[in-house]
Amino acid sequence: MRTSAFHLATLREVPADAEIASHQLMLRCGMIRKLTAGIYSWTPLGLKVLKRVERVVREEMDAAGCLEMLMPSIQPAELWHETDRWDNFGPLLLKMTDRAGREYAFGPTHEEVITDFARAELRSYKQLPVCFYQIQTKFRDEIRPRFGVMRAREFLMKDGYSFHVDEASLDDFYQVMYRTYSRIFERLELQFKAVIADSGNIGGATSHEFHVLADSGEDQIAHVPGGTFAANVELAEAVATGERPAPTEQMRKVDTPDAKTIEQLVDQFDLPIEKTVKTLVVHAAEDQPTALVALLVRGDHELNAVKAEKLPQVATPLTMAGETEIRAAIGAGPGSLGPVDLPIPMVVDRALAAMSDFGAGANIEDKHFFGINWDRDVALPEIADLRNVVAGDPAPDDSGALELIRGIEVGHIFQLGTKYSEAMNAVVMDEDGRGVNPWMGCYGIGVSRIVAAAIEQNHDQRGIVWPEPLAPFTIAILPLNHHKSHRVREQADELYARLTGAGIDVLLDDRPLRPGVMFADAELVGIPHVLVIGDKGLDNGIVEYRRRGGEDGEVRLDQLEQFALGLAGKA
RNA sequence: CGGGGUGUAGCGCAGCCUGGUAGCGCAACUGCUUUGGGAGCAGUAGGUCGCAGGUUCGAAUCCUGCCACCCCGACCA
Repeated sequence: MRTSAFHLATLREVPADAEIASHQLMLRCGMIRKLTAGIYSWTPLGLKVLKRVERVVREEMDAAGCLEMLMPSIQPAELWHETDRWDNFGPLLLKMTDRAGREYAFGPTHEEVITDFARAELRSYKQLPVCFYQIQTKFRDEIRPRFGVMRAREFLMKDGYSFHVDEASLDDFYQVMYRTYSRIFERLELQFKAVIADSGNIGGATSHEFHVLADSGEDQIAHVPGGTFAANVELAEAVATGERPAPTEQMRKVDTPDAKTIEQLVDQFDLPIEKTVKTLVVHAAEDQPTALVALLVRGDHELNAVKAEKLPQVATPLTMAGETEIRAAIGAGPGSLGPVDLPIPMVVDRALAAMSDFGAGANIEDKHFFGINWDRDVALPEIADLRNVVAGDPAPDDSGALELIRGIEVGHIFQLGTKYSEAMNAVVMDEDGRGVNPWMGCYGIGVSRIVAAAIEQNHDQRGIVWPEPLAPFTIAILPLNHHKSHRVREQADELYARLTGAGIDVLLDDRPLRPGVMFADAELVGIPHVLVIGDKGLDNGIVEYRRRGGEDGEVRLDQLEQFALGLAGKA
């Protein structure tokens, strides 16, 4: 491609509403343009990268025996009613109505559609196992879209769905997909980690997420460095630690008028934060005797919403009680709550259950109890794993101390089981002639998000540093003074023709610009290999070579073509 | 959904408080010069100041309503 014939639309200034590196760089080098909140156009440059990701994904899915198809993005409401997700999927589901008043959703995922397809197409165990996939635009009406295509509302996703006669077959295929995903991210040359994950509202039991590691990632991963354990913190179990020490203090009531937060309490009194308690009041599940339930964790710990929602006492989704509700039920406001004389049911975290001589609100305005001890001062209530793990916690498989890192979720695989085939009455005949609901697996990859994640992981001050498999162009030829110097132009044109002829994606910058502009653009766009052809070099029979993010060098003119072919693996 | 903020040329912004019909930088276009790190000079073009009402002789500016976008929060009591 010649730059003069391409739409290279780079920006020198950083657009005001881009926060993170990938978003800024994608806008600056002109890969995407925003249409409206969370919805982007992919420019010719951006699309080239997107296609690169697609190609690797497609090749590996095909190699694993999966069958590509394409399903509609507009889906009838009836299908979603069959699985009750029309009402339960939540506000992310974009709903619409046609002129006849029929309701539809713009597909955020395709379990219903594929299961509908399967119940019509799949009749016999002889057709199984089978996995269908597609690469398609999805829409999720995110509460707060941000970070460009990282958390967009409209995005490109690869979603695959497999069908099996029994659980063993699903299990086997799940492993195949796990390996396929690993291979995809290896081929894309991204640093990634597969972690145990929560299956969220897609449902199912076993589930792994694939994360591209980056400090800007929205997810936290708990893992043992060099070890086997890795899990999303949403799911990582905080194991119980140690025996509870014997009481040494008497419980006493203290006036704490200015201590409404744990921080203030610790500041104003001689109390380590590990001896404080955080009392969170949430809505109880409908079948509970009380409207509210208290969840208690140590003062320096965080409540884990995913774990809390799994408690039978707690309403889903997790809803914090308002101050008015709390005062009505307890008689004291947030900031003065604690386990002693608490009039509503409570569940305490394992770490809190192992505490002695601790301080907590007295459930009386502006009062705390210090020196509280379980059993002696208050009965120890139900214990559960309620908190997020913190760095240094032992791994639940006892393989070492946990470290917390950040990741960007780019892939997620699930064992769905028969949730959808049962709900939608998909049935195949097994070997014994009995009708069974096929076991299903579901496998997603955020294709557009991968582009942003790759940039988060691979950029510097000057721009993107693409892993080669993702680069929009493999080689850039920068002829200096191209429009004036005949020999520069001849060299550049000839090299361009040869490389293009060899099937290499080359960008020849034939704009009549100063060198600085061409260098800056090539670096911003992140082209891995740059060949600079100038009169000065030609005088000495050489061309300059620059590796993006690497060392610069020189190439002799008589070796130029071979060298360039070698760069692209075409020698 | 709650709180905050911003809408003025393609992008980044000033002007608004104190009303008098719009300006700067980048980008774009033309010409000349320049040519190894985002050039210089001269010139050109581009805006119903988010939309709708209102106040006023007069509104980008003041008032009301609406819309859009951005940030923070939505467990950390």
